[in-house]
Amino acid sequence: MSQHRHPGAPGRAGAVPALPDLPEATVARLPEYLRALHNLADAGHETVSSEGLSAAAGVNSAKLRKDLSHLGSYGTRGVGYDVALLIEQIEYVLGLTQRRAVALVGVGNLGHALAGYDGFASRGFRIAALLDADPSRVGEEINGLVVRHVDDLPTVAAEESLAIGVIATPAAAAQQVADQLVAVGVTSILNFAPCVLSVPEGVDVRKVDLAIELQILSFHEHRKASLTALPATGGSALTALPGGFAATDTQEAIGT
Amino acid sequence: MSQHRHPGAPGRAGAVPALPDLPEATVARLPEYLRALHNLADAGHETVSSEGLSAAAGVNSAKLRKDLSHLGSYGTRGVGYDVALLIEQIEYVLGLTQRRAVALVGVGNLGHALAGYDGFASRGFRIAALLDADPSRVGEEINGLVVRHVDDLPTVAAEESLAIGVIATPAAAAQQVADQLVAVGVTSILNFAPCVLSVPEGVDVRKVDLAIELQILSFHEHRKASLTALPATGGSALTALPGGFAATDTQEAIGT
DNA sequence: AGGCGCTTGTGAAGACGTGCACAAATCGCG
DNA sequence: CGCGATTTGTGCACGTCTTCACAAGCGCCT
Repeated sequence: MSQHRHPGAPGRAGAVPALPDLPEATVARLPEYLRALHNLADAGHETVSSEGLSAAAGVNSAKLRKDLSHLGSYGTRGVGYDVALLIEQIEYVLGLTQRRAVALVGVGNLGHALAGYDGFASRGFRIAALLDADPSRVGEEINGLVVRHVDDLPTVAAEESLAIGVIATPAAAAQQVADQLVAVGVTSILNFAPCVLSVPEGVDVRKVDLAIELQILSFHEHRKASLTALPATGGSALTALPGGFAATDTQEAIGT
Repeated sequence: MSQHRHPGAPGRAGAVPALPDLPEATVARLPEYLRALHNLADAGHETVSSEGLSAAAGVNSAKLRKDLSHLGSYGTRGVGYDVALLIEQIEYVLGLTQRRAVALVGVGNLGHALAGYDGFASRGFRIAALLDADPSRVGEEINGLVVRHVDDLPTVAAEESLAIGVIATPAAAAQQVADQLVAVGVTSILNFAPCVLSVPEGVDVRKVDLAIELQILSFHEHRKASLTALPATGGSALTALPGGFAATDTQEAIGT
């Protein structure tokens, strides 16, 4: 059976797309695999083993195989995975075959940077609108887009099919903006404001808080310091750090 | 036993700091609790119940209680938690009692925004140096700090006790910068570049990839679309989304 | 054609994280 | 002083995620 069947691949619209309900942890890793695969493709590789890909993505190879097995069987035993095919598959599953329109609300410090970030465009997204509540910012042109007032959201939504809203406003404004996004039909929100958003069921919110990331690192710093600072208390000073140190989300990595 | 003992609180240096080795998932939530607590303190609350705090932080109340119980017993049954005391405790555990110096490498689009982000300063960090490899950027002043060349890192490290390095360079430069940071003794790195870093054991790396967050949201969009688009295939159309939809890291929330 | 080395896909076990439900503890009030 | 209302802290069961280890499958070489 060398006939690779994409279960609902872009071209051939089968009866049921049959998106297998992937474990959330797997979904979170797929983009990482995708990035690594693009690198490999650019480097001219046509196939890659789970060992090779997992190294490039910074994960355990067994984990990678299990993740990919959830998408279906796209590897060849004894050979590895077809890079191009796997890219196509992952992009399909992630819904990246269509370029999704993103509305970015809040054109302050961070919003400016996001508006100019080319990583969005190069990885399947298109910033469709820039919005802000501050009238003095409305009209400003950033990266070829004119900032519109946030109250124009209904108009924007009528022009474009907005898939995702990005909130880069101060915390105080975030909830109101979220409500406005939800009101025009946005069902996925990426929130950079340091606050909790209430949204109706069916709306997904992901949060990115830069300060929180630093605070987590700070904890580990504190811990490392409290360990190495031990002069002679009980256990012997450990030159190598104790096991179980590798964090869930943290690479701890092998040099070489 | 109403005598609250901080197990290694700032002032009283006990024999052993005894940082309880917290579950990583707990550590990741503590900053969120801390933020919620600061809000409560500003609003004049002196105590808060686990129910109230968990709502403000967007988590389950049982989870919150279990998380806090790992720090020790700082609540009072029938009353709740002392807001000020809990803030002090969490800040101690996270190592925020000392203001940590952060070196930011890469003053491009994103780096600029990070340099101007006041969320760092207000939550326990101090940007101690801005660095870039591009000579044309060296000398530029941002937010009162002059950009220095990345090769000056050893000098910077000699002046300041750098705790954390932030990499906001293009992916191609990230590994080299990481090596330089490690070389001057930095043991915690926050990486915004879309690539995997190799670092020696004992160095913690956390990664933030903005495009990945969008891609995860894209998956959920795709999935929601493939569900609602089902015309009449097998099962009946679900008006309410199926269970198991709430993601690990995603709030799905109640809009009252 | 057959065997050998390599790689995938997966069963099973263990570690980890979550959430319920309840006993223990504390406060306030009569 | 005792009782009831309230809230913490936690034992337990369940689900998810990770990791090992290995059988099954594939291609290549002889």
